Amino acid sequence: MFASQRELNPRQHEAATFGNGPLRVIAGPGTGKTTTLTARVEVLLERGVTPERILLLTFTRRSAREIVNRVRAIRGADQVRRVSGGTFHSVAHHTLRRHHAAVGLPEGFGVLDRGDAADLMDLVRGELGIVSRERRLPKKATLGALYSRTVNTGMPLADVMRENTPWCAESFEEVASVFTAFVARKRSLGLLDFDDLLLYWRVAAQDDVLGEELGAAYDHILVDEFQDVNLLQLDVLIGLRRMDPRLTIVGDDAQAIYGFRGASARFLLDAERYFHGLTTITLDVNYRSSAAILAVANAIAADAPEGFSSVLREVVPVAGTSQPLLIHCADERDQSESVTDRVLELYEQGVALQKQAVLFRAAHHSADLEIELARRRIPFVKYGGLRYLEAAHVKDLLAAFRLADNPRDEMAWFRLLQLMPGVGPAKARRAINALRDMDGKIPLSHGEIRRRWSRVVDVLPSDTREMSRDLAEALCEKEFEPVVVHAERIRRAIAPLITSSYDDAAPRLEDLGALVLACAETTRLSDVAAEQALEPPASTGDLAGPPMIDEDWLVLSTVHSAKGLEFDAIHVIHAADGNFPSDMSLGSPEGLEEERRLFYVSITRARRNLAIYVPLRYHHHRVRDDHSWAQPSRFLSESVRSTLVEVPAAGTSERSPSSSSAVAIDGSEVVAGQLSKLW
DNA sequence: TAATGGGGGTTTTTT
DNA sequence: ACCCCCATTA
Repeated sequence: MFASQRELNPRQHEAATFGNGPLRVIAGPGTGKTTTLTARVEVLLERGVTPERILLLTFTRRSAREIVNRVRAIRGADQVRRVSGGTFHSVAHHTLRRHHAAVGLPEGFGVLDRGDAADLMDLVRGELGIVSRERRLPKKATLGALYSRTVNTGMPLADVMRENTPWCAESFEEVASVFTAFVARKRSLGLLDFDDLLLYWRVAAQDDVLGEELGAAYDHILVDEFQDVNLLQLDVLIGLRRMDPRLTIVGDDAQAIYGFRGASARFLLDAERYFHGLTTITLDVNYRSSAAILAVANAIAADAPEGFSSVLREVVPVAGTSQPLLIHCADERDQSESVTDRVLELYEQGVALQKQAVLFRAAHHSADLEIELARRRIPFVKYGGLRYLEAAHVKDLLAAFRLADNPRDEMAWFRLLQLMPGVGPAKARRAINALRDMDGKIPLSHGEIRRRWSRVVDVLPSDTREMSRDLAEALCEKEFEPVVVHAERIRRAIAPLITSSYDDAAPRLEDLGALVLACAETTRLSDVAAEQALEPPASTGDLAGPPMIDEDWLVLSTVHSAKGLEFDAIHVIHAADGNFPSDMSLGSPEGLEEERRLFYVSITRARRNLAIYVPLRYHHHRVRDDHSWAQPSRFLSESVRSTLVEVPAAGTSERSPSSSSAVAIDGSEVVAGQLSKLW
């Protein structure tokens, strides 16, 4: 009996020690899902399974890491270092790197992130001469989203468009032709987007020979958050397991929140159709939340027309709890102040900032709160929304890394060349054309690129001669020097381009230094680029100023990014109809139900304290001084409200943003903060 | 051909 | 408030 198993309840223990499988564990929020998965990995290792031969598929790499770390703490580092794990996308990436030839991919294939894919979509749309003459065509990001949704759901494009972008459903033909060109272009440039990673992995897994071989590499496969798996991912699993029963899937239909990515809880609920002889174990004892918070969660669940399969029971009373609150606010400003006040109040009661989180439906919902937090110098970190990876200069360096392995990547050339002063789309295009040979292709050999480089230089403005030579030299470097050295060489060649392209070059250059260090562990520069795309570091709240002396910060997060996490105190903001549920999702009953589950997920992150904020009034930014009244979220039904203590809006807040009496106090705070940097 | 400014349309969640 | 497109200017 192992350390972690001693703490398991009977159901958890049964799941952890179950035989080969296939096994399905239905686990509501806070029921010890991670503990059980950890214990099961431990049991498998104890039974003599080699760590490398366990595949742990999780929704984020963070959760894979958490499980591996927990097992390591119990069994020591050596045993678990090599447990294979990660997201479907990152495992797909590794698999395809290893077996690229078998599925017809070039060795140094590049990986496009969402933004790159949208840019390429825009490029081919331009080439096809499809202009938005009647304002009918969706913009590039929407095109990308449509494409992804179509691929991931496996639904006909016409249906996807009718459901999601009805305003441009007439442009079906044009959109389809853009998609066709997009697919062809990715192929000729040696590029994969996120969806391609799954598509190619599926091809490999479904092949009778290769799929058998890939599956045989794993003695056991465990999949977390199975309710958010889509058809592509399910097909991959079926291909990898075939007749092999050694599979564990864990999930909760009540927490299915990725329908927009083609996921469906049906795959969890109907799993016995795909995995023969499936056994199910259900965990419903909640160890996370207070009884009062569970009452809120269960009331929300009871409102779901089809019900959730989990009704949560509290067994271990949680200490230090307070009544869940429903706080009415005059407007968004008032909400920001109210949240900040309550965060500080809890902080003074001993709840560290890191144990509190503010959750919201859409990334931009926290904008006003971020200003308030910065003003009162409360440090915070925001999850979701803009990422480090999406910063322009990071993408610049990653584009160069991709080129170092795959000179055919026109997207990367196009981006890099435009960093030079006096070079825009037109000159960049001519420079790229100068690299092509007869059949219009860019050669794959770096030697050939170097030979043709003088033609490129002729096209560029004369004052970029030196930087372009440096760039070519760095990119076409011999491949056998250590990768980090190569990376640093490229960084130095890029540095003058960054300096000339951005006003605030200094901090950007520092970022790039950090990225170069990330290359120490890999053998290929395109791997670094791909891994950065697949697992971007969470962005930090730079608004809050210099790193605080005390290392404590408040967490701001979209509900999606908060999945799987728990906090002592949860603040759910913008619980107004149109924001939460989002009015974008109200077109279909399924959309509304997904919003309900999202609300359920946010509530069930809380251990001890919960507050839901409803602004009564929204100012319109379009028209000065105009406003409208908001309806509280439809999820705050009578029965849900009966589990909450209502707090009316304080003093109807006639304080305007700029004339707040708090300004005098905060001025000194700001000064103190600035001075604190001096010594 | 690059940079800039005005005007109009859109607006979610993520690997 | 933001992004995209287009026209104008350097």
